Amino acid sequence: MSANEILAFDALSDRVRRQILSALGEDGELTVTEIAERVDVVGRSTVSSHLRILRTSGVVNERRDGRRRYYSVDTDGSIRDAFRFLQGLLGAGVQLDMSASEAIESEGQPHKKVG
Amino acid sequence: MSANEILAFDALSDRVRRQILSALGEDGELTVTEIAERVDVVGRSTVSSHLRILRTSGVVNERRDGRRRYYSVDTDGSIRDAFRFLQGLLGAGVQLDMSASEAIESEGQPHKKVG
DNA sequence: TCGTCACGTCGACAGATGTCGACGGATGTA
DNA sequence: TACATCCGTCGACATCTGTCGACGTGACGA
Repeated sequence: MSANEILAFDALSDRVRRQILSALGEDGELTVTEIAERVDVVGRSTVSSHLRILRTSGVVNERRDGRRRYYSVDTDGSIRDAFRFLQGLLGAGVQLDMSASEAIESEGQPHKKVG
Repeated sequence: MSANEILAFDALSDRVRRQILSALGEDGELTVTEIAERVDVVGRSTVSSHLRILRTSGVVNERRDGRRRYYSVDTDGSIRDAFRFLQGLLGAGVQLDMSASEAIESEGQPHKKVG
């Protein structure tokens, strides 16, 4: 059921947003201006729009410090849902080893063959 | 590099396509008509369109048998790229344990903190 | 051969989406 | 205070996308 409402995939479907996430994955935390410089194929206001989508999708975190806003990947957000979905599709040979974590099995069972 | 051209995310960004993939993940193989019956919120020609996208994105396989076409999830296709991308974003605590497999490290290094 | 089934594709349409420039609100500095 | 910086939002525009019905094609059965 939850396999049909994964906001992260919508967020991940855009190339610019993936570039933003890649940058955040490398540097950990970046301001909007810094992101706009790195992605640079689009303007700052466009980056801001994308960040809103990433925010409301539960993909990134926002931390405010004065007039700056630092963004970072939310590793506990909807990306995990997307990850589990792919995990289910790929079937065996894939392990999610969460340190904290509630049981993984509770939501996405291994996937059965009906054939 | 490759983090910016992952066709699977485009394919996964649609709810109907995720439903199709879920169905294929459960049943293994399905014809177009069978998929259209299970998804049922859209018509058959629409399902066919989605299958084309899933095909050209390297997400599903097609097997022809007479006048029927059986579709199944391509576990060696671009879904793995998407999986690795998310793996990189989530950072530690995630393991891809491929049985065959070229080296995983060759493309997506663990990701460094610069902060 | 003729009819039917299982599909893919095309044309048309409405709605969603990405992009930009302009504007305004906060926050810091002189 | 006055000004600059950082950033979100709005309006406008062009393009992409999902959807359907109609049509054509290849495969099967009578």
